[in-house]
Amino acid sequence: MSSAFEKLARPVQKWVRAQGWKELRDVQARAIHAVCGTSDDVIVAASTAGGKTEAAFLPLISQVLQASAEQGGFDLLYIGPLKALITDQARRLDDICQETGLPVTPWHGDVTASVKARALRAPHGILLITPESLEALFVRRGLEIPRLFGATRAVVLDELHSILDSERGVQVRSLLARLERSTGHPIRRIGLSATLGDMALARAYLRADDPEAVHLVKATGGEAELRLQLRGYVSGNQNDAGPSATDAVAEHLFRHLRGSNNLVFAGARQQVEIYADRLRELCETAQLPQEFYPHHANLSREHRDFVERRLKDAGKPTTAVCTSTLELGIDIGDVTCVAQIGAPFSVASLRQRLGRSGRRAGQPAILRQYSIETRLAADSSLADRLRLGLVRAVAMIELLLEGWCEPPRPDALHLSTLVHQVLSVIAGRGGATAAQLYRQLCQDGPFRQVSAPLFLEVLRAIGTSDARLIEQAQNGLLLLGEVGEKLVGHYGFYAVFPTPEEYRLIAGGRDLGSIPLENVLSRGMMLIFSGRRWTVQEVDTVNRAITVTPSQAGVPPLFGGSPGVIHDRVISKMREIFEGDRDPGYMDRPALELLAEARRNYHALGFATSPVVQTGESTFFIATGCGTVKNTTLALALQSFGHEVQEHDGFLEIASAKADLPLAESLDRLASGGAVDLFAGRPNLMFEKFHRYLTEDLLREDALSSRLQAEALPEICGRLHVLN
DNA sequence: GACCTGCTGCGGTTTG
Repeated sequence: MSSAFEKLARPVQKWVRAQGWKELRDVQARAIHAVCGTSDDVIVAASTAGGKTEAAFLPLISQVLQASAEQGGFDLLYIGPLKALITDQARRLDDICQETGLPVTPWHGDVTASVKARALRAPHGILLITPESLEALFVRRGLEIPRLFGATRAVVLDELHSILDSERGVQVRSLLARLERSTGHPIRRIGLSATLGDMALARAYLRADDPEAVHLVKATGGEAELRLQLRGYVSGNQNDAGPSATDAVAEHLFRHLRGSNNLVFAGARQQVEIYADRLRELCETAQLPQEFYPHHANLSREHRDFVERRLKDAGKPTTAVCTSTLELGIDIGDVTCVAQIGAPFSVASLRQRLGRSGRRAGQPAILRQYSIETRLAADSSLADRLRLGLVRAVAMIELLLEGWCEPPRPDALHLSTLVHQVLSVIAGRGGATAAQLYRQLCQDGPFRQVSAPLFLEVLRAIGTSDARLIEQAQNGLLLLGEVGEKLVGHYGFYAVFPTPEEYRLIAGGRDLGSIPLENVLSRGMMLIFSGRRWTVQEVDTVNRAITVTPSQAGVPPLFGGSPGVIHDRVISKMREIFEGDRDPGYMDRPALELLAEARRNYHALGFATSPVVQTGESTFFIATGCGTVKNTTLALALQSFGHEVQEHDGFLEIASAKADLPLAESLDRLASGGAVDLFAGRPNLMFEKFHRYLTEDLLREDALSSRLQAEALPEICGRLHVLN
């Protein structure tokens, strides 16, 4: 074998031989060279099942075995975003570590207290943990952190792309900074990832102080051949006797997916329920065994485990109709085809989904995109006339083929998570000064966009007699306040993301899953859930439980949700598609007809010659050319001048009858940098878990750093000239 | 016009 193999410790070499591998994979060999003999941070980027775990751990375990560790504590730390992933990875690592004497400890909410107690008594080997459980260790055992992690050589961050820009990712980076501070030494970081949009930004996220030094090991080649089809459907054929678009899509899925393993991403939980119900019915009508099952976060763990097990079982063909639950990490084996109903919200997630198919050598990856558009009428909306769903789906596929995907937004303040970390540090240390908190979280930690004055404003907000999260002792030390004590003492504290309140649904004494509280249900009402139909028997509002029995009809419940964020680049690709004339070969005839119709309407409306089009006495369409963040910013700015605004992907629909200022003048004023109050319409600014403790001013600043982009207004409006 | 993720400590009972 290669020189990389020679660098591994004996017991690890023995394990590699026992696998019967002829060669280490290229990405593994390069990762071994990058990890052994250096203390560099490393990102290993390879497709799902590309051997990333081994690439990182074979050399890391070897290093641990080759060094004489005198200090106690865990040798290696692994942070994973899912409990199921930790359980999977612990099993794989346990196998590698069989002959090394290194214990492997999985640690999350479902791991028994005895396993945790044993690991705490004699910390050693590899610890695999969730961000929340690590947070709990800091809060409950803050003083023991040096003892537990004093000898830790490296931390492996799995699914790095999934935590880069999220509140949870900020939490992880904060925990890593706190870990290095408590142990008094830097701990090398190894990130594992499949999809990364911008490597420079990913490096900065992994190690903000020294991104240039992060070593990148990226798998080359090995990409499966991609087979694509985009099918177009038109709904609302009142005059036709034919099936509805939903039925037509379900029938097509039934015909083409039956007999193999597949994933159907339906976009929303309600859609998952509708398609799963139709497909179950088609199986029953044809007297065939059931093989289509729904999978989303509101279904019971028991049902989801059943679907995941069936997907892994080669003997039973299974198609899961799902949301992004089946997008990440957990091993469900290879699937034949990935279907996507409606356009996805990001190219990154489309790429991640597609990575589930075509993983075996010689097998292509197959993507079936279904786009449903509404039949046009005289009063059809701009979105329908321009076929925005279909054009966005084409734009996403084109960007996927170009290899592009969305980078994270680097300048967000993340004030909600900052509040969480302030409470956590105070709890873990039993008190802290404002200066200590600022240094630890904002200077050395991930909240570098937060200035000292802004940080003090946050501390003041959570220290008021209303908020009572923190209070100051005589000597200046900050302590938990009455509300803070209660918050931190409850086990719900550790996660940084909010969770909605829900009813549990129970049938025959078994848990079916849960639905949001906003569903108003009473005895006798019928619903579709878990792909089947039910009648409500009893609503227990005290225990938040609804009992149901099987029925013949029903409608899916409401699951709520908030609008997705589309990147600027997707909108400019959509414009290229409107203004171009190329017909992609992967589109079927109805889809091409819809595309031709979209282009005809785009030109007929006049967008090819002017981005602002007058459609009535005081009504306008604007092609802003911007993604959701800038589009929403412009919408709020125009609303502040009294215009009524409706948002679409890359477009705004304006009614100016009641405006204080004509549209042209409004745009001119914004183009020249004139003052504007984006919050005049009092938009909802509380969307993160700890936002409720912040002042209106802080909420606005937080929104401006993440959801809006006020400084872009002059540039956006400078491009928009109204033709008179 | 959306999706997903996570959870401690203690008291009581049973078992060796």
